[in-house]
Amino acid sequence: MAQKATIAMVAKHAGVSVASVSRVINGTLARPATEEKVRAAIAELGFQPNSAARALKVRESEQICLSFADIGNPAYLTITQGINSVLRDTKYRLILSSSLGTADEIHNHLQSLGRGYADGLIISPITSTPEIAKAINSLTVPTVLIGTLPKDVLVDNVYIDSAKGIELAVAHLREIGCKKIALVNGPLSTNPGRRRHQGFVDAMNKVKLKYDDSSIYFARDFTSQAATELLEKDKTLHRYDAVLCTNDLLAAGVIRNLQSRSVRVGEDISVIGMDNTELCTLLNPSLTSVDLRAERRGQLAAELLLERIKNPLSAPRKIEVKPELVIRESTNMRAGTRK
Amino acid sequence: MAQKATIAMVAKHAGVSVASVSRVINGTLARPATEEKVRAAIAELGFQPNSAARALKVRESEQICLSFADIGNPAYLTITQGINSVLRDTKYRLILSSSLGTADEIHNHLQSLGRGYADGLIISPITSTPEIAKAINSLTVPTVLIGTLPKDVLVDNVYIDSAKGIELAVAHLREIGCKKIALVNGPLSTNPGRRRHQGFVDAMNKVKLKYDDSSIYFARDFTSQAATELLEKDKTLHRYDAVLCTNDLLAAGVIRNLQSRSVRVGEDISVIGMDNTELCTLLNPSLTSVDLRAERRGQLAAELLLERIKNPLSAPRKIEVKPELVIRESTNMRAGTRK
DNA sequence: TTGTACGCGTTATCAG
DNA sequence: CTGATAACGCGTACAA
Repeated sequence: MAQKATIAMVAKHAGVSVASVSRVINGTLARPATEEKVRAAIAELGFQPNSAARALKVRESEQICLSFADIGNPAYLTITQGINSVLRDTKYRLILSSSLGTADEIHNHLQSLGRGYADGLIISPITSTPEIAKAINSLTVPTVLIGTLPKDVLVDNVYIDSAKGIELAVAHLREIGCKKIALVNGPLSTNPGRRRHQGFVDAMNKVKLKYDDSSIYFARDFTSQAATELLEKDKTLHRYDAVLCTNDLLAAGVIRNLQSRSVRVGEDISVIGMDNTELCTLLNPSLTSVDLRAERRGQLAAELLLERIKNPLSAPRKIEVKPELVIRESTNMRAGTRK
Repeated sequence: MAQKATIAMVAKHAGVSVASVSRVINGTLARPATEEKVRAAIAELGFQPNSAARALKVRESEQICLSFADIGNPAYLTITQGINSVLRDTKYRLILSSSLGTADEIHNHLQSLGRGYADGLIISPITSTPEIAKAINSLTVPTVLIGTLPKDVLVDNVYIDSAKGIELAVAHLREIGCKKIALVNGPLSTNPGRRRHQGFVDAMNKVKLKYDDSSIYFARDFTSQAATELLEKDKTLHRYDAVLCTNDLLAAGVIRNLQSRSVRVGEDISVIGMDNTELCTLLNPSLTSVDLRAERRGQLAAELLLERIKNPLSAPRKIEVKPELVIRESTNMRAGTRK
């Protein structure tokens, strides 16, 4: 750990004023001779400008804060990479808020998001309550929200029409001859859970396929373990032609369970996931999945945020991203081919 | 986006001095009556302390910066979660540096890590050159390094004896009857690549198993795609009894390739991965893997950093973490059972 | 072109 | 217990 130096020390060392040092640092005009001296002094002292002081003066922290419920989820990770890809050639650094689950945590976190700490904020609340909506509206920082925008919340928004994605999946299953389709979902208390549940109901009605409450399964969260736990209790899933899972992790758990009971996925039964994560091509059979364009959403969110920072008064914008179905081996089953 | 307020405005609004407001915020003694007034004013104005000003004054940013080459790698993600788990109940926030690959990028990044921007730094350079070592040594921030500590670098360090992990894997393979063992590794230009390569050589010698250059494969990086690309060109892998992969992603690619050629993994050939990521239980067959204790390493690194921040002058510490072998289906093969 | 002096919003010291 | 005021380190009018 080297020494600490201030701009004043550099100035004294170089025999110039602090103003000159500041100018050299910030690239304003200076006579070559002075610049030379200053640079030498900076190098010698190993001087680095104090970013807190700079932030206070310039009223910019050059930081953008990310606040996700579960950074461990591959989908959020991909969003993060999308954000990072556009932020990497800007002056902004990325900050990760500690993961927040409950409404209370989110509320507290948003509350504590003081000025000067971040120039912008990208959030994706997994639930939406009136308190959260209120907290978001009281933010003093440019914000963009990824996901379902709560009623009366006025911030930029990028969202995916996941219902449309479900529709694509159901249509595909219908096409290859599946009639009895189960849904394996996460909890209804979450935004994605609720949206995808509704999407399933609508999609099934649209293609005139029957379903009832017993064909809709709820895992305790969106992880593969949750799917595994769920299916260890309930062993009725193999009676369906197909199971649509509301993310790839759940699908991976489902496939694992089915295979352990010697059900041949892609032959006896079709499985579809959502998110189209890297996992899809690693599984055997590879997983058909609805691509929710996570990286794209991240990029768009970052771009939206940069524009808003530049122009804080413009009206909030809303961008929709279209899902795509990526067909792989887990839905190879042909109508009438079944045993 | 709500309004901005300063401590001075709050003071005026409450009819007290800025000092009193500051005291109320920071929990120092104040008469109930004043506290009451101040709190009311804070609520009314929606005041949030400016963290840049606070950081400047207190000389603490309450931020800890993380600098990894590839945050998309599940192993690093798990390290991050470990770090987060100990930081979550401290005052520190986690910052993610933009991902850095080349030595130059790392160098520049470390260089630009000014004071006041982070109170601590956790890095895990994937390569180590003299320049990087120099850059690390010139840091003005408490730092802990995860991974191989370059020569003459004086910072706290937590590392895993990956060679020992390889040894466990090879010993296990030997035990179940494998004699011809291949290694699928990432590039030798990386620290992990080099360490694991050497570990393999040593382990094979130790159990007196033959190997030569042709039995060691190098993927262009540590991803499943890299393994896939590699094996599309070279179709000799199935001739081995077992293939040891230097991470789970590579192993997933290997398994996929083997299965596409109708080689039965876990029966015809054994496969072992490293990192013991969640992926292991999702694959079919499930993947035997060397657990490199990523989460534990993250926790230890965070704890080390917190101690160093508290006590900046103590001698650098070095903590070794022991790997563990987790046996699953991909090494079910018994000696003599092969076709 | 360069230097002086002030202010950014907080916290801490020191009188009162 | 409270109020005035001096820093913290930097950027930048303004004056020279």
